[in-house]
Amino acid sequence: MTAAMVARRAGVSISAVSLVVNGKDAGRISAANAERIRSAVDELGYVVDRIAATLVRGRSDLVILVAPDLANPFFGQVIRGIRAELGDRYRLLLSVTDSGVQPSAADVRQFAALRPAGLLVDAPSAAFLDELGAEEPIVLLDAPGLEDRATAVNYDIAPGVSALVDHLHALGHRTIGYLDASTGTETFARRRTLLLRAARRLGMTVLTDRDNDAAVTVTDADADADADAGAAVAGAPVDSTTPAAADLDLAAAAEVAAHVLPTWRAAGATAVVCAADTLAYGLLAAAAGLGIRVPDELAVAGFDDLPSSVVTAPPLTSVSLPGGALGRSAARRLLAAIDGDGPDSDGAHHDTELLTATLVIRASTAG
Amino acid sequence: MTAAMVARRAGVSISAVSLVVNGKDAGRISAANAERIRSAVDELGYVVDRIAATLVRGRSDLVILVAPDLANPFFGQVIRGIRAELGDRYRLLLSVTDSGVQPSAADVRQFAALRPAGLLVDAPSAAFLDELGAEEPIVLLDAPGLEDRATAVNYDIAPGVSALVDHLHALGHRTIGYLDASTGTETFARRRTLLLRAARRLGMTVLTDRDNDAAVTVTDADADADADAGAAVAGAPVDSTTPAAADLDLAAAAEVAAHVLPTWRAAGATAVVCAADTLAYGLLAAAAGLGIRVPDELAVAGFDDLPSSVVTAPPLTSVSLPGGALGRSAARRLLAAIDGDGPDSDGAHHDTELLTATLVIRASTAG
DNA sequence: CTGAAAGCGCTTACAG
DNA sequence: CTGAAAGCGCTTACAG
Repeated sequence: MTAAMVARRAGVSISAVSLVVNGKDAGRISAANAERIRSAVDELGYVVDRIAATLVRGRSDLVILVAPDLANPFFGQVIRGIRAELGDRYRLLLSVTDSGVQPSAADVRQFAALRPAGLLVDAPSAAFLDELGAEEPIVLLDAPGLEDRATAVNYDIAPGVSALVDHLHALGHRTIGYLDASTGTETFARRRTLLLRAARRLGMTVLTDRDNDAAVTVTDADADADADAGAAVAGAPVDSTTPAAADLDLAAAAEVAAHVLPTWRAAGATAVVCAADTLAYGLLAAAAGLGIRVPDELAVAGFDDLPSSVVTAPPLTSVSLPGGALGRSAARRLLAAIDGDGPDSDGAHHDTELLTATLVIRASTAG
Repeated sequence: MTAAMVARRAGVSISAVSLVVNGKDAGRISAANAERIRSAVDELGYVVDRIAATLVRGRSDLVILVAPDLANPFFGQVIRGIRAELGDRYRLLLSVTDSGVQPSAADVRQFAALRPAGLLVDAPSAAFLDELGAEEPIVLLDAPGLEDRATAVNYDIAPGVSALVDHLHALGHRTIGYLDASTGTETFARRRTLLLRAARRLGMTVLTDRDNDAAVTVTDADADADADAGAAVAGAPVDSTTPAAADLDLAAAAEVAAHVLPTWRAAGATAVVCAADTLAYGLLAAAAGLGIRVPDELAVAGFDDLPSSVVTAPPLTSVSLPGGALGRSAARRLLAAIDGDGPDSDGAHHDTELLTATLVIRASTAG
């Protein structure tokens, strides 16, 4: 089924068919012919071959979402938001990589070979952006510290983190563990840094090591760094031991937690903050396995506020990151960039939007 | 960056470049030239334009996964399985539709316009397959009753359902509620029918209505139908009222459950089975809101065995549907069909594989 | 208003 | 072993 067949049936040229099916026939094709073409299209069930159209136009109608962990339930909301904004004009292609793994340079090349209309990249590392060097419009999602690289929609997590630490402090917690994500992305570096900084301000101790109970000391440079949410953070404090971290996967987190919880509790920890709700689920499972009662013996909190965090045992306190809004906003900016009327169209200034993260308190801390 | 530029740099023809980058140069291009081409490719960072290659070859390297509910965490495992099997040769494109909504005829046409190498379709309705009429290889996932339409990988849920009903019966439950999914797909019709049949065998009453407490009676035709897992099921019993059903979404399920739980409990229900774990999460949330203690006052079970079902309050008993195996097996069959050496290559017989569903008992029923 | 023609970047017979 | 040429199905100036 090709345009040539439609043209033959309608008794017109291929050009005429192309103009009509693309809605560019106003003032160029007679109403009579346009009608005959539309009839032929319907009768034959003709659909424009996107591949051929892309070849000549140079750009496809694909928008590619690159994320290190698409299986994470968090992205359900993000994807819904993106789709709602993209509408029918663009098709969303999800780039699936293995859990927690950033796409490689080779993957990046393959994306480009599909000639996408635009790219949405979630939680990238700086190295990934170097490899990318894309010519197509690009919008970053949840990429703190990379605002100078491209248009970005980020979270202002400082209010949520402060509220969380204040909340734990008010409940009497003075020593807390921090279970990090093992993917080396900026968003997790920032969660960690802000938590350490807030805890330090209140004189709390944060345990971050996997294999001993040494408390991490936040460096002065770090603590003095600009705390504005939009500003780059100097990176997590350096310590010579292995940080307690796991892949964003319940089972992986449970294993690390089972190892680390006894040590932390022996060192006086009465609460644990996890860098993502998925990690917190694993920690809850490990605590249950060890017979540790939450929140009586251990308070637990996460980041994301996944839908299922309402029904965990106990329901999970979490710094809520609004996924739907993230997707919608990023898609809106990408469309603007594709249409060439975005704030980036002068190539000089990159626009950044901040979505505020808020604390949702549930029984896992409130006891 | 085109093949022409590589050819110029290497001092050869475009044809030679194409042959070398596609690994078809054996015995056709001199070793010296092949080497010069490879160097030029590396230096220029050349990647074959997939769009152009697809246009001439007629088929792309895209495999499209169509599923009504990709945001459901269940698909995390399925997708991982598919990817593991597809490897580097094919790229997985996830067709994102709104939660619970089957793709329309228009969507189907758009897929075809991308000239996919193959299609994987999860939990389709018969109507969807009619619209599809695809020429490309296709494998169905979790499509009971549609085995005659295409190669399929299904679940044999009968053992899991029987085990669940036996388990509930052994705990003394005699009247149970059933919260269904509102997507009209065969897989859910089957879960419902098998559950009703198993309950009837043990003399149990199943409540399925949203607005009254009338017990559904399984029809004789239904109960006598072939219980073989691979066989088509005659459909859910007909009743004139609105079935208790919700979208596969925690919030939607919670709302329906809040409405239906008091009625069911008044009618004597001491247990509820949900057609999916996501629905069970919503029901757990609603039960908590109503002050109903699980499992003391109400036993709860689901289908899927999502990773987070280990950490719900309480941990959820569930009929486990192995997602990773489903994805791997379906992808393997699709590859065989693409290569033309599948069991379907004669166009006559459609191959069906069954993966066994097993019951995982946790605290939500075991008390 | 209309259609013939060029060209998007490839792959693949085909002739040397 | 090598390269010129046809052609995949479109879109878009361009000439009428």
